[in-house]
Amino acid sequence: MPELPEVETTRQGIAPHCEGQTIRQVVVRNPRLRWPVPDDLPQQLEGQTIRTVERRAKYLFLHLDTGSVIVHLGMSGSLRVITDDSAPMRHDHVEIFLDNHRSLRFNDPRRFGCWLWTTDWSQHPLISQLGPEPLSDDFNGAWLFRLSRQKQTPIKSFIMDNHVVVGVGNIYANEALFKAGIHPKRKAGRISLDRYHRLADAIRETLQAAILMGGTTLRDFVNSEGKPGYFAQSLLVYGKGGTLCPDCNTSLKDIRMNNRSTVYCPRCQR
DNA sequence: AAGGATTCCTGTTGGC
DNA sequence: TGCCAACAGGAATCCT
Repeated sequence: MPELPEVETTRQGIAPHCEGQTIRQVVVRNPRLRWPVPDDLPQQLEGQTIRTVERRAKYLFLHLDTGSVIVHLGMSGSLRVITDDSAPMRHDHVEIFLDNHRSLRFNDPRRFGCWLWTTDWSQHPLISQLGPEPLSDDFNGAWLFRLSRQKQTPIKSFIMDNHVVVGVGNIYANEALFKAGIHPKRKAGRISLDRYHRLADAIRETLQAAILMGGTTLRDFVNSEGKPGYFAQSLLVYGKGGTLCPDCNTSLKDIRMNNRSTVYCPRCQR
């Protein structure tokens, strides 16, 4: 599933093929995504030139002169540049045909993704409330500490909240909390500034590692060469409930929080 | 109002 | 071995 590193990888992959290209045609094969693809999306886009492709959190933007397309890959979405005349496959819901005889094809089996149109992307309700990028200077322990005062919510829910920081999915939350030695159920408001510094570092390191490994975090991901994803091999606790803690050999606990798989070491994480 | 629960969806997995 | 329920997860939205 696309985590923030995969979305950035996607942006880098498609941008050179899209930027500066004029849109010839937009085909919506199935508009029933997370929200319905707007009926007028094709006519908003056709004839316009894609100026830039940008990423914010896990959202991608195709910036045109009159507005922007907001794309989210959801759980199972992918964007590919098509260079031949290969026929669309199952779940290829949206396709943008460009002047360079290439196209941008969106595939999303679970349809948690979205394609929306906005004339003012930064003020869009999905975007305007987002927290800082985890790899930016705006994100640090002091920010987490300040935002978390009086908060009763568990720390794991807190760091997975997009208003706090973007891009921390369930896998990263588990890994970062283990690295920082913080129990996932600890109340966010009851963590010291020092420990928040450690946590912010852990979040940054975990995301950075995933990016360096090629942005492959899906545990069963197999690339085109049939090799498993590299980041999966460096997971410390996620998916390892019942096995022994790499630091203290205590059996890792596997519980459910907010209906999400949560793994931690009951001895190392307090 | 904050925080927990539910919801969307389909491919994969695990238990019997 | 085969079938089917459970599971997976981003994040808005609903509910308490």
